[in-house]
Amino acid sequence: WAKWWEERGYFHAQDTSDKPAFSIVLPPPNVTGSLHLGHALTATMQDVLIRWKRMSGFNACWMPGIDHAGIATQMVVERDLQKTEKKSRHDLGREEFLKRVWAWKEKSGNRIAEQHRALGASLDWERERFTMDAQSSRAVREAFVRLHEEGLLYRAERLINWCVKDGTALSDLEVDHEEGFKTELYKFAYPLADGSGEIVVATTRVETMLGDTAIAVHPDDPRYQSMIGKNVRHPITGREFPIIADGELVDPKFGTGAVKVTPAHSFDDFEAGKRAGLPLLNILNLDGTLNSVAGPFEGQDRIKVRVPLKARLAELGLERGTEAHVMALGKCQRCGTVVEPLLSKQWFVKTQPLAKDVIEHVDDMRFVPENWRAEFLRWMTNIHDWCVSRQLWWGHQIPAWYCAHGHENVAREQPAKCSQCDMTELKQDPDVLDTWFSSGLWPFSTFGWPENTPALQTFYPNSVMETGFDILFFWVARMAMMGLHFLGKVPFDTVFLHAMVRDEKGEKMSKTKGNVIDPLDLTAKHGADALRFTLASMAGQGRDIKLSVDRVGGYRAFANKIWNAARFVLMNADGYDAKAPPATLYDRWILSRYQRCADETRLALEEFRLSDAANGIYKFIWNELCDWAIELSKPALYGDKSAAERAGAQTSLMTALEGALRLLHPFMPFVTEEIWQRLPNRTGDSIMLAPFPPANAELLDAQAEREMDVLARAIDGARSVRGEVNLPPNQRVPLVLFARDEMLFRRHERAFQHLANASEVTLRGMDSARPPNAAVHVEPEVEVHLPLAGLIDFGAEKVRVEKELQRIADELAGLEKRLGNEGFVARAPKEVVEKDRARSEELGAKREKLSRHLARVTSVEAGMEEKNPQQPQADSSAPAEQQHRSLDQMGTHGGPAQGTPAETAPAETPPAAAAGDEMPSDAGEAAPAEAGDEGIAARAVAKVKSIARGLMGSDDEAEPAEKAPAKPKAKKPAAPKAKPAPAVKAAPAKAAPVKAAPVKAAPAKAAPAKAAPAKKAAPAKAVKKAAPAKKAAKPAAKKAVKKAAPAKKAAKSAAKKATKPAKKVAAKKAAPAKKAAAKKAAPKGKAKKPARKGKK
RNA sequence: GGGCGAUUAGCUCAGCGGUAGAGCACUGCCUUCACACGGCAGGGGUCACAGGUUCGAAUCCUGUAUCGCCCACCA
Repeated sequence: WAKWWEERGYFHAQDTSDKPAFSIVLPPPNVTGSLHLGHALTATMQDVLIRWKRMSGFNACWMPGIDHAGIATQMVVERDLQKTEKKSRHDLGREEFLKRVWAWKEKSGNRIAEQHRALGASLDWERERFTMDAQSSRAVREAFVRLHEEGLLYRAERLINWCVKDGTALSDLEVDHEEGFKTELYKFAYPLADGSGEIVVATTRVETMLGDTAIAVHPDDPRYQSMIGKNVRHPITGREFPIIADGELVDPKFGTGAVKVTPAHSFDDFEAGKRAGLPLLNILNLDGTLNSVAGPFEGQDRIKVRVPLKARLAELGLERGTEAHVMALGKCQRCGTVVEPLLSKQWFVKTQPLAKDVIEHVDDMRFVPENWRAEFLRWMTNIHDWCVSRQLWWGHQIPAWYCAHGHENVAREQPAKCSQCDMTELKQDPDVLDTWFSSGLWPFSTFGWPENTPALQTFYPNSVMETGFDILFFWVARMAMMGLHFLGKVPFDTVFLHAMVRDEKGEKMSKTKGNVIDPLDLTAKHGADALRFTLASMAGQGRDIKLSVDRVGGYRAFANKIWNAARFVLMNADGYDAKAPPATLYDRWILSRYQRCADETRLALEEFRLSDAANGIYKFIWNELCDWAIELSKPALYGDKSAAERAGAQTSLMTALEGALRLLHPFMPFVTEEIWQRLPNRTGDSIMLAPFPPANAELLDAQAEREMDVLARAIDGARSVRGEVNLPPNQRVPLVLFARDEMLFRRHERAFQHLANASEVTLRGMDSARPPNAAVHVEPEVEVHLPLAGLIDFGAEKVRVEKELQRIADELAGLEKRLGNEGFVARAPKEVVEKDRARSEELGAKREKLSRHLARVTSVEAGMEEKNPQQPQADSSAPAEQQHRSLDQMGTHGGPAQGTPAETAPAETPPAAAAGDEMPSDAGEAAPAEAGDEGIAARAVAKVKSIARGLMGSDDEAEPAEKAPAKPKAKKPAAPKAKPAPAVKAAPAKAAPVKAAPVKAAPAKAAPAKAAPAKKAAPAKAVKKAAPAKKAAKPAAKKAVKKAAPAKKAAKSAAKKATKPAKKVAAKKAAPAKKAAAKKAAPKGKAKKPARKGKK
């Protein structure tokens, strides 16, 4: 699809357009680099924004490019040269070496572009640029010359950071300070020149004493008052220099209170030297060895020399001890070499005036997250001049030419003669510019600057600058200064900074640590969509993203889920009529929920909450569309209902699906396109050109959401009861509903049959008598009874109800405490108090009902006790049951039918289809034969279970009869396996049969049994669906209710609480001792408590 | 030395004044004709610690601890 999109020009933005412009420039990756997860994150975030905006009707331009990455690239090529040819760049010479680098660039420059394509990045490739192409070079020279003309760029001899290994100057930002470096503070004495004594200094860098030109003490330090103004004699070189007073440099409490001053090798000392007019004495060669100033130590390495130098001082009797010391050590960001402050002639940008302007315009930019603004300002405020020259070969050579007299000629092109002396022999400055200089111009140089092109007018300022916070200063700050200076406007409306991707341990990924994850490995394994979705959903506002591969797998499952949902909708689209109106509550509900999802997604994207957007879509598709809407629509789709309902279901599902795909497209471009192309209700050629779902109040239906909420709670309740009372999902049971609004539930009987596997649904008014032997779930609007003496595990039901009562009691206790608090009633907002009151009443009523129920259950259970012993006898019925069970399976799920979505899709389904066979190949494996080596315990469990099933399953027999003929042979071999089968499931792979056993053996569970009521034999196709839905759907549905005011999650959580009352809380309070105890005591312990409270 | 973040279920994280959520993992059940990359039901948390503000705090304030990052010339 990526190729198809690109070929059709869908990624291309127009230089001029009626549409509003939206632009992002991709932070140009290094030529040498290959894609890492940081790039993948960047690409994902930006592509989401770009695709969203493009779908929203913007002329969206995403500008690709590559950075020449000066020093980084040069080092890579040099290393390669050394390895393959055993040559240094100097062996080749500048010209030849640069040829090699260009060749390298050609070779590797496309790699990242291809990787971006693989991720689905919709970059406007026609515009792709390189920071050293002709146009960029022109922009660089223009900027350089203009700044120079304005006095904002100058050449001067200053103290700079020097890397002795790389042989180049570095900017402050390129020096990393290694914290906590352990070293020693070495003390030695300088004899006074007049022989009247000595002064002891302390230093961490003895070697610099060779360049000392003064000793400084604090002006108020009584210890040294008499010495100020005297001279000392250098013990090695014999030079004499003064003891000076400097209150700024010297902290009398540190060391000896006397500081040796080396103005040429320390930034502090340099300043002090300036204040006192001290001479600068450079002791270093560029390679870090000592020069002739060092006298006898000339030629030695600056660090290694410490040993002989100290020996010499000791010899002279000047050593005065050492103490341990911890300091921060500056190291070259590239190679880790200790950086030397060195006196050198370099080019500098005078940044204060530029920064000042930016500070004044800082409010023109939105920062996301906002807290980066402060950091940005802090840096801008304390900015130092920027050393921009580098002693490298790879980069923009500085546009300055010198004549033999050393006159500077800064010009856009090489001048014919020196402007000061008319000499024609001019040599260009050999140095190149810091790579960030050209990057700083990127937001406008890419659109044609210095030309005032239409593209520049359209796309400058860029809409969003999205990048990692690690280059806030390196890049964002420089762009801000340059952009504002040259174009009069800050270069972007929004600065959107994302976190750093780390490994699952939170460590930075690095090649040396070997924890680098190649994003393309992940896409190969889980797909680009899954990776993108993971990155987008994890990109919160924190500083780290700890990527867990499992999560990528999870989102791959999501993609699969969507695929299957789409397959289902398409399979049932025969006679689809786009104009068919919604026919049922379910139709109106899912359309309304879809619209809410769309609205929330748009809002989240506007606010750069990409993770919220992603998660919201995820929940909608999985927990609402799939778990509820599709399931609820099945009866209609299968033709069990009216034609209008079938048509309505088709349309609403199709509409919600199609819309959801569009919402999801920016995050998962590939699956969404693949599916969308098959939809009958799409409009246009590609989903990426389809409109992003806009607001549409017509679809919102608060009433439907409210009704669904009631319904869903009842169904959930029924299922929950079933589960806790140990009814297998495939066991159909009758249901009796005592409803406040009988009509509402009567309309949805099928939903209960289908989703709660009810055999029949009986409706009664709230006032009717309750059946005697039932399991019950209580809601304010409805009571759900499962009247199943003989089928239900009443022991479990009792435990369940007690647990529920306990929960209610706990919550009620909290509420009562609050409501009994005068302060609360008086001072809390009225709504809160009211809500609590209502909740309290509701819970009270519920408790009432459940208590009564509990009493009934308890009596039933007492009457049933003697039935337990009978189960083992039923042994013989197990095999039989298993047998027709497996026959049944075959009929219904014959082979790997899931295999071919393409086949099953409706005829109109467009071409492309090839992808269809991907999914099945995956799914086909299904359950590997788990072999028969499970433990005795597990087998025993299996037995007990099949006995239980056999006892319950009498009515099941009717069905298989009808289905058996389906595909008898295929699975025949499975029959003999029948017995072990269930056990296998129970204790698979886990290798923990031992554990499984005791749990299983628990007598209570095996207790049920007994033939079921005979009625249901219903030959027809019988709804035996266990039912879908996840708990998560609850909040969703519930949210709807409160949603009247599209307020916030508060509603959601509140709603949730409503059904899922604070569990543990009370248990905790009741028995502050240890919950472990409570846990172990399990049923017993808990069973008692509620009883007590209930009485109270 | 300054500053900024983080600390919530086994793991990765969301929640940021009304008394805990998700995904994964885990347990049980279910091969039900979209999906076992699935369904249903469950278990699991003194929200790092200590104070404070408040009727009420995971949520605000102040400290402490641990981890991480940024800036900085303490010789």
